Amino acid sequence: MDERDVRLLKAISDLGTGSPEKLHDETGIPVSTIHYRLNNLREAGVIENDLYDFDHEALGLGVTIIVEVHADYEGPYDEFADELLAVEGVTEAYFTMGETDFVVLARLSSSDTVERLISEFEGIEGVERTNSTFTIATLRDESRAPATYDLETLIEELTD
Amino acid sequence: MDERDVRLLKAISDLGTGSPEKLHDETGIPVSTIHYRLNNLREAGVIENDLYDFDHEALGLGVTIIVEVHADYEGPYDEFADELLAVEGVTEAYFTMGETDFVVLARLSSSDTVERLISEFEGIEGVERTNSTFTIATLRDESRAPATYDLETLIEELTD
DNA sequence: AATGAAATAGCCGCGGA
DNA sequence: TCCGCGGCTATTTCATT
Repeated sequence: MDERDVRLLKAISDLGTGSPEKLHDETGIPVSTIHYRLNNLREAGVIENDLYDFDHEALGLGVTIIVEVHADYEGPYDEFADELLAVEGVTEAYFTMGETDFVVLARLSSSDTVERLISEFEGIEGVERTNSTFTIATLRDESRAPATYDLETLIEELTD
Repeated sequence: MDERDVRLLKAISDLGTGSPEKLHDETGIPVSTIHYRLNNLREAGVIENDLYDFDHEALGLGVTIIVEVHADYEGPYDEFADELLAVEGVTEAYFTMGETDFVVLARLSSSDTVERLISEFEGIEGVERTNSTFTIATLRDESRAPATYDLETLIEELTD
């Protein structure tokens, strides 16, 4: 994995497209080279399917950490939340009911970067306390919920 | 959203492709009808981009619940985990360090189905206790981690 | 391994039903 | 709303560097 691969994967993530032509516009890499690189990334298991779902483990961001954030802030919650979202690696964030105020999931490259993450959170104005859970293994990471349902259940639940 | 839309979205999720031809093979729906339907789903905001990322809120699975599972089981953890993964709606599952044993995220259609989910978990042999957190709002749900990093950081972290 | 250019395959939208 | 057909563009292959 070199810089060019990373630029490519970043472009895919940002643009939300796998079109070689659009990726060429963004990165300047020739169309057929993009094709060639993407094939290699597919073989390496970084890209999983036609929809460019990533295997974060193979990509090098296989460390998942779950952080509960307890906060005391002024103003609307989503304004405060922007500060949490600004931290690099934060892939999911939820505003929650109950004891905790926010639950944040982040994808990191190594245990070393975990420290950086926590201290960034702790440094945010209004954050009172954080509680981190390290994950040992990712058992499932499915970005399209329908895959986890039976067709019948899905029809039942989603049709009017 | 009717049954045909749901079949289509399920096929996309299962096959991991957005190719009208492949979706035709799976569903039997004519290629140009698939195209027509997908356009409508795009307009409705259910499909977000070229990569067919879903907006679970618009899809009707906008209720996210986070469940901590404390368990006492025999045998390897991933064998036990299969039981957790069998529950409909479970999109993410992690084996964790520390007090809790597993953290599970699920996408549901309504608060009503939350009860079903919890009782399914509680019914699994070996599950001692569960602790559920309801989410009020999803602030971010990004399935491709590189989108959350600066390009420079990413190059630093991922290149050899 | 990387690229340019040709060939092919699949996508898209029109228009009728 | 659905779907068959045609045009057309993007993808993919291949030969060359």
